Amino acid sequence: MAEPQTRRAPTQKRSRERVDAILANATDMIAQAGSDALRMSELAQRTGISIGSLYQYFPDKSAVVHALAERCNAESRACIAEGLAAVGSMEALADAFGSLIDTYYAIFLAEPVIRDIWSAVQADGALRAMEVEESRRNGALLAARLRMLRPTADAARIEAAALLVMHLGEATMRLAVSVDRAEGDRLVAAYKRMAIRELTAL
Amino acid sequence: MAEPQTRRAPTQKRSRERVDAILANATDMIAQAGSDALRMSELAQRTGISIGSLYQYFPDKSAVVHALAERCNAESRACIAEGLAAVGSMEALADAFGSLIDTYYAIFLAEPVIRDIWSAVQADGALRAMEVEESRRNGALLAARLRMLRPTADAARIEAAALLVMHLGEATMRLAVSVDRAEGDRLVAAYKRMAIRELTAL
DNA sequence: CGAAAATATGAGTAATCCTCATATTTGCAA
DNA sequence: TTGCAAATATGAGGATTACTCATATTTTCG
Repeated sequence: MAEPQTRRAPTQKRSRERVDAILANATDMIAQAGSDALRMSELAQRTGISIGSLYQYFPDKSAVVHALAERCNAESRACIAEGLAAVGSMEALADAFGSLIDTYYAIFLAEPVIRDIWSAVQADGALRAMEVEESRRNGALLAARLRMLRPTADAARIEAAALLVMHLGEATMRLAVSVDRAEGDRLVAAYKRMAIRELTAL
Repeated sequence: MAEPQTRRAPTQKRSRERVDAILANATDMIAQAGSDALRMSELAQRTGISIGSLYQYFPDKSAVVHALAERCNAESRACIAEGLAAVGSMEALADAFGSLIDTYYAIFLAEPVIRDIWSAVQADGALRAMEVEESRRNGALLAARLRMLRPTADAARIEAAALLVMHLGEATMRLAVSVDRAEGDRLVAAYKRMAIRELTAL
């Protein structure tokens, strides 16, 4: 579990740059032609390295997609942790959560490649569990706050609600950016209402 | 759009039986070894036909997966239409919706292959839009009832809420069956609360 | 400098989807 | 029944693509 995404740690500067270049090119390929268009040989060619070298940095194609997704995850996880850090009341939590959704939606609209990266994750049998894992991590951040604010509420119920809210948040974003903007806005608004009602009702 | 899933309509009895056998074997393969384990050559072999004959009935692998998913969809669509048919009040709608969720969850628990079929759909670039289309169809059924019960409410808002509720229902089911039973139950319960609150608040 | 370790290379292997030229079966008119 | 045309069946092989590995090159360092 230590370093599943790279065959060897990019300890040297050139290695790290190489990995960054590979991931940047992979992102471009997916952004330009969709999540199915990631070809290992083309990725090597674009990066200006041989196919063999590419496989020195990433043990297989799954690892490339995993690394792309993990970058997105790390960003959103930090966003969530930061957004929920200072909430001291249920009202503040509702506000903070609403802002998080708005921010996340704005990011999804600005960088539609994120959705394609997630498609690539779901297309890969070895990575399909990743989404649930990420929902769990984000759910745990939310559940921790909820337990503080509702010390008497059932912990298992809080955990389930937090996991569900985070998981459905992802699903809502992906749906919202795949329809026209006005409808997407309405979908996100409806999700926000649903999620905040559930959280404040706990 | 007429018959995208079969190269020619199974007008003859033997053809229909053949198609049924192919789909039954495809379901078995997916159930036994997951959504990535569907191999066209093995499918032909199991069915006792040549690979060329298989491609006479289904133009490509996507078409097989599409047909599997469409079977599930048709079943659940009928369930939804039937469940919502007689509701004449918002309370009745909430009850009917809750029962639908319970039924759908029970089906998912009893036939976990449904989740794997959906994985296969999402793994296939040509089919990825299918899930949203299905959510739209189901959302339309729900929205029609909502418009009857809330004639003064904003139609676009109703439509968005209905679409979202149906889409997130699918997502919830897939999540719920991928965790242990007790937690799955809590997730489904939380989803039911969220969905029914949103629908009754319209 | 020179050897050993690390890294790079790309032709080749394996797996898999799908095609198509050919063979077989079926339906039907004479 | 027979013979022919249309429908259907066959499976070797083409095409694509992830990935390997023997070899070559570069880097490190005593």
